[in-house]
Order: sequence, then C-alpha cells, then structure tokens
Amino acid sequence: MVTMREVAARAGVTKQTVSNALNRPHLVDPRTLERIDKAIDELGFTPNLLARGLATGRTMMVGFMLPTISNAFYAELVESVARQLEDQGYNLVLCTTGEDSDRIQKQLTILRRRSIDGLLIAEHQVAEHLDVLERVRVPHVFCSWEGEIPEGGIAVTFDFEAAGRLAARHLHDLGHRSIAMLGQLPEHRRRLDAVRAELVDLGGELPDDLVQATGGPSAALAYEAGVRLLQEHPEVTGIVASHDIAALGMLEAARASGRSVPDDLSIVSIDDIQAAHQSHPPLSTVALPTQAMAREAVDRLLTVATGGTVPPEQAITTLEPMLVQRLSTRALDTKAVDTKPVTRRSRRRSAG
Amino acid sequence: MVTMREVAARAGVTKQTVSNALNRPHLVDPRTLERIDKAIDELGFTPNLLARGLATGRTMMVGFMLPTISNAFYAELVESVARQLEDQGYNLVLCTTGEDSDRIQKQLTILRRRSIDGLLIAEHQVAEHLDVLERVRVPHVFCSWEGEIPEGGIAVTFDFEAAGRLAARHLHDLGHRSIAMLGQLPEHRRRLDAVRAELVDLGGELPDDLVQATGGPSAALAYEAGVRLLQEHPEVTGIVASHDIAALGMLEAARASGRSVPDDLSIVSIDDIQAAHQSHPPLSTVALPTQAMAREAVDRLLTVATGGTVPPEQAITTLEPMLVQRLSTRALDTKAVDTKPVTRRSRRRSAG
DNA sequence: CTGAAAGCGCTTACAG
DNA sequence: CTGAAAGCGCTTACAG
Repeated sequence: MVTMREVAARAGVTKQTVSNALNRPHLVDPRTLERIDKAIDELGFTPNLLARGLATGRTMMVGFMLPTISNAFYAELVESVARQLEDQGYNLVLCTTGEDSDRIQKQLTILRRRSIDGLLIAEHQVAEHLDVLERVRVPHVFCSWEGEIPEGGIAVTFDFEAAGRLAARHLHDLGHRSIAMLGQLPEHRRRLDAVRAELVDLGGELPDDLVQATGGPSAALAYEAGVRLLQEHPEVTGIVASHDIAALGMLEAARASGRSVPDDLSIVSIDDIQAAHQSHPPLSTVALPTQAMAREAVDRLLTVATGGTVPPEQAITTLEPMLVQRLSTRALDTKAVDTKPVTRRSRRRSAG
Repeated sequence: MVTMREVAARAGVTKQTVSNALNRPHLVDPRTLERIDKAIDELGFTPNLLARGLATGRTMMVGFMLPTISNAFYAELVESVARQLEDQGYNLVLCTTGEDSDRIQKQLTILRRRSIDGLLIAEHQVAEHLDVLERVRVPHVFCSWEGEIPEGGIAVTFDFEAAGRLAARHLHDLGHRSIAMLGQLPEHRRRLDAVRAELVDLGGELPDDLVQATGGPSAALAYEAGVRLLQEHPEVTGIVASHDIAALGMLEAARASGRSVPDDLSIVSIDDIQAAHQSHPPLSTVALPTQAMAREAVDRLLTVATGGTVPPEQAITTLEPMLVQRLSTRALDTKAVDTKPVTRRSRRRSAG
C-alpha cells in the first residue's frame, strides 16, 4: 500500500501537508495542493482507514446485531442498511447471534475492541447486556424494535399497532366477521393486541380460542398451527397472520384443509417481504417500510456517532405501515352483492 | 477504554511487558505475569484491535462480497460463514453488490483501505476487477463458485455436475422418462448440462424444448416459466429445477395448472435451503453442503491470510452434494407396481 | 501556508 | 526477564 509519506516525498512536502490537503484543503496553497493531488493520482494513494481510525477515533464501521439473517425480513433489512451505510462511506460488521446470550456478550466486547462508531440493534436479548454499551459509551440505536425501549434509548420502530389495526380493519371492511389470528407469540403480542383492539372498536371481537400461536418464526410451524386452527374453527373466514412467513405457512394450511384462498378464506399479514408478492395468490399484507427504517436508523445512528444529539422528540421514530392489497383477501361471498360468483375462476386469475 | 499503559502502571511494569505478557507469556516472569493478569482483570482491559492491526498488519476482519442476501441460499451461506469466523475470532464485513460493477469497484478499494485480512468472493462480476486484488495482494478465495476459476485462484465449489446428475438420476430411478428442466440460465448452465448428460447416459434425453429458462432468480419468474412449460408439454412427469427457489415457483405452477405434486408431477431441485423442507409437499432436493462450504472456505482463506500456503492439490476444493428425498417426487404411477394407488391420500399425508 | 512535535494504542526487535 | 527505542500510518494543535 502506498503511504502518505511517499505521496509527500513525490510532491516535495511533508506528510502533514498531505494530510492537510486531504482534510482541510483550504489551509494549503493552491499550487502545492495541485502537486499533491497529482502525486496522489500517480501513486494511487488512498489513506489507510486503520491508521486514521486510531488517530481520530472514527473507524467508519458500524455493527449490526440481530438474531439471524436466515429470515427474509431481517435479510432484507440488513441489505438495506448496508446499502445505506455504503452511501455514507461506512461499512457494516455483521453480528448474528442466534439469540445466544454468550455470543451476544462476546460480540459486544469484540465490537468494542474494534472501536466501531456505532451499533444497530435488532436483537432483544441484548437488553440484558445493555449496561456494557452504556458503560463503554458506544452509540447505539434500536432498530425495528418491537419491545420495550430502554430508558433514554434511541429507537426506530414500526407502528405495529397501526399495522395490526390496518390488517384487522381490512378484513372487516371486506365483510369478514369471523376472524382469527395466527401469530408468533409472544414476540408479536403488540400486533395481536392491536388486531383485537381494532376488531372490538369495530363492534366485533377476537376471542382467545381464535388466536393460534405458531411457537416460532418458521412457515412450517405456522402451517401446523394453521391446520389446527381451521380444524377447530371451520367457521373462520378471515385470518390475520402476524407476519408474512406465517401467512405463507397458513396459505399451505388452507390448501391442505381444502379451503381455497381467497375464495373461502382470506389471509392478510404484516411485513411485505419479497416472497409476499411471489406466492400464489400473492399476499395482501401490511407493508412495513424497510427502506425508510434503514434510512432513519442509519441517520439517527450516524448523528449520534458523529457527536450530534438527537432531540428528545426524535428519540423514538415510528414509521407508518401501509396496507398492500393483493389477492389473498377478498370480500366475503355471502355479503358481496355485486361481485360475480367466482370460485375456480378467480383462483386461476390470481395464479396467473 | 482502558489502555495497556494503565494496566502497566497498575502492575508496576511498562506497557511493553504487558504486551509481552499477552503475546509471548513464556518470556515473562511468572510472578510479574500474575500481577499483570490481576491488573488486566481489575481494569477490564482488552487490547484495542485497531492499534494492534496497525502494528501487526492483521485486523482479524474478512470481507464477504456477494450479489445479495435477499436470497435464502446466500443468506444461509453468509450466516454460516459469519459463525465460522466468529469462532476463530474474526469479524465479517458484509459487501452486497447488487451485481453493480461500480459498487464492486468502490467496495474493493474501501476494503483494501481497511486492511482486511482476506476476502471471500461469491460475486461473479468481480472477475473484471480481479487485477486490483492481485496487485494489492489481498488474500481471497472464491466461494460457492460456479464459473471459471481464475488462473492460480483458490476456490471452494460444490460439485454442480454431480448435483445435476443426482437430480436427473433420481427422477429416472423413479421411472420418469419424460423429464424437463426449469432453470436460471445461463447461471446454472453447468447443472443443466449435467442433467442432460446423466439422462443421456441413462439412455434418455433432454431436448432443448424441454428446457425452460426462468430469466432470473425469483420464484415468480419460475412460476411463469413453469406454467408455460406444463402448457406446452403436458406429457412431462418429472421436472428438475436448477435451484430450490425455482422449484418453489414450479410447485405453484403445478397447482395452478391442475397438476398435483407428487401424484402426477415430480419435482426435484438443488440447494436445500430451509424453505425446502417447509413447503408442501416438502421438496426432494440435492443438498449442497453449505456448512462444509463455510468451513472450508474460511479455512482456506485463513491459511492464506496468515501466510500459509495452500498446496496446489487443495487449490480447488469440491464439495459433494447429497440427494435428500422428501415428498415432491415419487415413482411414476404407470410403472409403479407395488405402490398402492395413492392420490388424494398421499397429498394429505405429505401435507400433514 | 508549511513543518516539527506529539500522540492514537499497540508490537517488535534490541539492549541490558 | 524487563525496559528504552522505533515504528505501524495517520491527525491535530502549535510554531514559524
């Protein structure tokens, strides 16, 4: 690697002046600036970030700690964040934890040893170790945060309550009155509560036995829970899944149970991962704005990391979701007056 | 952050001795070693990796450059690699490229500026920029590499030919004689060629019109191609998809076309991502050993990165795939003699 | 406007 | 066995 020293030699100045040329060009004579620039080009010099980091305390690296990326929602979030950071000249150090407390612990200390500029956290377990972060003063923001926000913490979250309400209202608007919920509990309790609250507000209800916990994040578990649900409650015409992956499993459960979606069962969920519009039928879902999340989270983190302060009213940013209606939901037949009786045909259409 | 200097002060030695205690403990008196250890514990000292990196030239960071992680195969690979590196005390700098040549270029230079110890490459576009890597001598290994391996390069690949042959033979073994292929071309040409070669070896064939290109990596595109395929060639009873995501799309295409899998259409693919055993029916697929890939790739990279040499015969490591038979394939009815006539029932079973 | 000095926190020979 | 010296490649006051 070419060093500043070599550039200096070639330009006939000292390395300090080269450094100045790079960092405070207004302080250096235009003509020597020119010579330096020339030398830099000719040598292909580009400053070593390690050395700069050691000198300035800024490494231009941020960590992202989260349970896994083998989950489309997280994968897409991480990719957006990485992209965002890249634009700002930062790099992303990936820390998946598998929700293992020991790993979290170790990763936290190694991240600290690397002098990262900041840390994005989408891993709830980390709460136990928060004191470390505080003590060491590494700037951090909670990202896509669904739990309690620690005292004084900075967070960017989605409005999960609105998401749940939108999903519930959508089914209600379509005439559904027998609505169930399939979800990853307790992780998605907020979404569940919101669904129930909205149904109640609309004059309906969501009794406990119409809430099926999947027991995990996988589609397979959702499938099993879905089959059970339909067995125990064949009267159900609409289902809110607490996230897209569960909805995908539910879709299969409906098929296996001889129900066709959306003809005799409507399914709506929350997230809008890419797979949501690649299923058949494509999922109606409440889209969580991942891109905006990446943008805001990175923005907040970098302002703190660069010594700026986030005004209290911006400490918690809540991003609004949006209903995306696709083909997994439709108006309830018995109520739908001016809808042609579609059964087999609508399936075809939704599939093509 | 506590520094070595503070530890030294408390232990009543100089920082050099502390450094020795850490890096060559055999050179220091057992009693002072003890004092130093005590001081380290009391102060919670842990050496700054930036400074160490600058002094030694080793940063304990490696980059991973690949097109995207919004694709389960890559996401799972990255996570395995990160896990593997973590165990060795390394961190992973994630570089997704979107296959954009400009981004690749920029990322390559910034990675260099960070003095990463090595680079894992699963991004074919990078071939254009290889000279940079060579010139700057950053150790790199090609990972999950399906294309040409650059002269003198180190690579860990899957045996894609074996994968294609296993998939083809599986269908042939089950009695299928009218076999088609659905794939992401030209990316998966090797897999395609292998499928064809195997069928020919077995006395069959794979005419060009039975090969459908999906035109991209998404399930949605595979779905469309699949519908087309079944329309044009209703006689087909077995399909090899070039990767699981395509198979998932094909599964939907089969449903939309009124074919039930595996009763009147068998589908086998290649990859074995998590979603492969969560679909209904779960996919028969040729598993590419991702974990082993992560292990081997990291192993190779770290030996080169630490100054070791990889013997020529280990320059290219080929990992063998394995057929995992699940429920998306079955023996062809007309040929199956001792198989009970299963139609509706088998579907149920596979679903539950 | 430019350079000499000091320092970021570590490591690696080299004396003693 | 331990410490004084020099250095990794940069930056930031501070003189001149």
